[in-house]
This record gives sequence, structure tokens and C-alpha cells, in this order.
Amino acid sequence: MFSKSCEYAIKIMAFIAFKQAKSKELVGLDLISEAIDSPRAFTAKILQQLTKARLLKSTRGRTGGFFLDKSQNINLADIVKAIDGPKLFEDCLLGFDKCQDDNPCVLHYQLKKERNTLKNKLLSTDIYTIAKRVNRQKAYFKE
Amino acid sequence: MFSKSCEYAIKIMAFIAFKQAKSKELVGLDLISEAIDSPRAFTAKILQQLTKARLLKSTRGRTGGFFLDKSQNINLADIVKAIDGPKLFEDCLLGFDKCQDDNPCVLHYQLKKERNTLKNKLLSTDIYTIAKRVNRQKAYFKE
DNA sequence: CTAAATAAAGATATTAATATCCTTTTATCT
DNA sequence: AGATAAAAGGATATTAATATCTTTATTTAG
Ligand code: FES
Ligand code: FES
Repeated sequence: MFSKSCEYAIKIMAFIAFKQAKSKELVGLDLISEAIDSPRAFTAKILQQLTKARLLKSTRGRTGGFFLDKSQNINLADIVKAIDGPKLFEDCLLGFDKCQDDNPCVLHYQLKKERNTLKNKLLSTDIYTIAKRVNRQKAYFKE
Repeated sequence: MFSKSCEYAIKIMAFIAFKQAKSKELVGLDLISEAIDSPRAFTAKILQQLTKARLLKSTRGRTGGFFLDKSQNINLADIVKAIDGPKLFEDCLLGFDKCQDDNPCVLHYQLKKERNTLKNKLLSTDIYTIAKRVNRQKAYFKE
């Protein structure tokens, strides 16, 4: 459903939102990759992508790290689009050039409603909602 | 959502079901790969997988080809499982070892219902239903 | 029986996703 | 100012998915 990168991205955003609900301190790469149990260097790349996509803010330097702009409302669809692109929402399920009501593929009308429901759920779920769920054992720091 | 292989597989099954609704003749690799506009050799591999998974029957030799056992009821979930495995239905969306109600990830309860709806739709849609939709331009033979 | 046509199988090639490594830039601390 | 610690960026490595090529096995037509 989601790429590995996207899975990490969702975990990252959830973890940072979770952390920042408690304190305003910046969250650093090391803490993040340990918390979500992901490879450090690869996680750095995803953090870069999220920052470029303006879903995260960052500051460099000795006390640098990542943080969220609290005034910004971010939902799951934003994250998925930033990392995997819009294909989950827009592309034809069978790989045809365009997904369209006229000239539909054999799955189009079969799954249109289900896809839309999924899309709407992702659009309507913001990161602070999922941050409240941060308690999975073995990841998200046992504290 | 589905792998490229799985996309081809669904097209293959839809096309064969469509063809066999009209005539009982076997359907060959060449006809299939032209019809669904897929690379011939790769399509052959997927046909092999589908045959091994018992979703298709085949006969070799000069008049050989592929065909469906009409007494067998095949749905979309069968095809997806045969090619992509059960991960879409069973795996944790964030890549954790197991998807379980206790020890859920941050997406588990958010998307559980939507995943189930999708799964049930795939389970309840059989290939003859989608075969009726075979008319996408540029693929599935303009005839 | 032989040639032809087909699916099956195995080996290899290419491409994209995942992951690591090394260097550069930026900010802070002493 | 210089050392340190952090993110950013670029280059490379590894792995998995996609795709092709070649050979083998099977069946039928002639
Ligand atoms: S045309 Fe294939 S999903 Fe819409
Ligand atoms: S535990 Fe992650 S989807 Fe169920």
C-alpha cells in the first residue's frame, strides 16, 4: 500500500508530533531513527524529503533538529503525497495512462468507492490524531 | 496498491474470462500479451505463476494455451494473493512484524475499517464480473 | 517419425527502491 | 577563533522488481 519510505515518513511525523506535544524541544535524527527503529542514513534522506515538502521544519547547527509548525495542519494524505506521489490517489489501478470515468479499466467502477473512502480517511486524519496512538512496543521508544 | 505483476495478472484473468465467455477456445500467450499490451516474456512468467497457483489451467504443445476451470470461482483477492502475497490484507501498514489489535501501530485503528472494506470488495468480486467490463480502449484488443 | 508450435523452466539483464558512506554547510559552544 | 554537533547534499552500494533471452519439455499436424 505504502512504500517503505512512506512508512518511515508516517512514523517520523507521528513521533515528532508526539514528542512536541510534550515539549517544544527540537527532535534530532538520532532520536528519531532509534525511536522508530529505522536505518539512520536512510531516515536522514526521508527527513530531507519531508523538509523540502514543507511538512517539517529544520534548523542546522549544534542545537539543530526537526520540528513542526504548529499552525500548519498536516494530514496523512499530505505525507503520502510528499513521499509516494499522488499515484495512490490518482493513478489507474491497472497502470493505464489515466484514470477516468469514461474509458475505465476493469477495476475502475469496482473499486472507485473504496478508493475514495480511503483517500478521504487519509485526508481527514491529521498527524496529531495519530500521534496520540504512539505507543507501539519496540518502536516509538519504550519509556 | 498492486505491483506491476499483479496489475498484469488481473488484466490477464479478466481477458481470458472475457474471451472464454464467448468461445471455449484456449487463449495463447501471444494473444494475451497483445491484448493487454504487456511485455511478452514477462507476461509468460506471470501466466506461469497463475497456473502454479491453480487459478489458470494450461496445456502445452501445438494447440496449447491457457483456460479457466469454469467450475472454479475466482475472485480478485485470489489473484492478488497469488502474485503479491497476503501482505495487502494481513501485514501491518507501517511494516511492523505483525498487525494485531493489541499492540497496534498508529494507523491500525485509523484504517482498519477501510482496509477491511477493500478486502471484502476484492473477495466478493469474481473474475466474470470484471470480465464484463473488458472494453478499455488501447488494451483488451480493439475488435 | 519429424517438424512446428506451444508452455515451462532457467539464466541473465535492466531498472527502481532501499540503504550506506562521505563531504559540505550551518550554527553553537568553549 | 576553533572545535563540535547538527542537517544537507552528493556519490556509491545493495537489494528487489521488472524484463528479456535461451533452452527444454510437451503436444499435435503433417
Ligand atoms: S481507469 Fe483504472 S482505476 Fe480508474
Ligand atoms: S498494526 Fe499496523 S496496521 Fe495493524
